[in-house]
Amino acid sequence: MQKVIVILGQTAAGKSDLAVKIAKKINGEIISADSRQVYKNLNIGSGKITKKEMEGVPHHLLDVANPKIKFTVVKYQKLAISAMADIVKRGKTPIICGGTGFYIDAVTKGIIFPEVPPNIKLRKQLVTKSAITLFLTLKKLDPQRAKTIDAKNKVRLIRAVEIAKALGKVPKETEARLPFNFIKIGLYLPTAKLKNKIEKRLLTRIKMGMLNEAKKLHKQGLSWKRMEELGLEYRFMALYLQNKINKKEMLEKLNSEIHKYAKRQKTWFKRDKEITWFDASKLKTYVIINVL
RNA sequence: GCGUCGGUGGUAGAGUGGUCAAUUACAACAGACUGUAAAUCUGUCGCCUUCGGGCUACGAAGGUUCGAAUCCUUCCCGACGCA
Repeated sequence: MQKVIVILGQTAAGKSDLAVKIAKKINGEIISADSRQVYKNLNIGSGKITKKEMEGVPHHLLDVANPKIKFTVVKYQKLAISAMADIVKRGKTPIICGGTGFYIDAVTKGIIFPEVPPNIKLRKQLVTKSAITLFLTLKKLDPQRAKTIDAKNKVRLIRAVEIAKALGKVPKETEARLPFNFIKIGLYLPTAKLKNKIEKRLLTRIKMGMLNEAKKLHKQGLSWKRMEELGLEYRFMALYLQNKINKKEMLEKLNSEIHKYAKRQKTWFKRDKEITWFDASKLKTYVIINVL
């Protein structure tokens, strides 16, 4: 079975570097698994790899979407699968690299999503309702799904109602493993080191002109509201540029929010027992190569 | 030295006689995750617990009271004002 290497882990763990090194050693091509790097012009703030850092290794699924329009897991899944097929056809090894756990699972576990595309009109209407109302609506439509859903999470409730309205009920979660042998490599840093790296990286990004990037995005028509929605760097830069917070608050908030995000990533990946973990601060590339 | 205001859990900051282990926010920790996933949401957060409850706590020591973080006295510390 065709081998596909997956490099995952928390933000700032050093995944991109490792992916490039491995790609060069084994004649691979990289498929990014990052829900923000898919967008064009979200470069510094999303930590997108630069042309130079790619060292000639082809990267896929970067800059494939317009930031004004919401990208989705399903789009990612489709694009990633065809990228994998394409890479394999050319006799190379795909290397999936990124920190968006949901995207990675969509591909590696072959999650089958209900074929109900987002219904913007319906969502607009549902957003105005309270969580309790949404929950009761769902319960009427699909008592089974209501049993396990997080009754306080409006985003989840809205999607469930959306599916239930279209299909009558929410189909049972199913997976269909793709004919690939996914080898999952997890990269982690001890908490203190991670925190330190996040702080340093943030200052570097500011120096690199991250704020100008945000200003430019807004000039190009990206609304503040949408920018806030993009989270982390973009969210707090948007707040700062609107004078809703000052620079100090922006930096402080960002550090703690990025740290929280890293925690969420850790929680997500913890469930996946197929991952082999390595301490990024002690890692030698050849160790990984041997594992592969 | 005199006077005023204040000292509350990791931090900020409510509470001014019982319903207070103490609102809330932040931090911290744990978790969820079916087309927004850097999003969205949940739980724990003095100590012990057989999860019923038990114990110690609101600067310190005394006191008043059936009962005090809350009132009184003294002391310690801080800010400000007057000397």
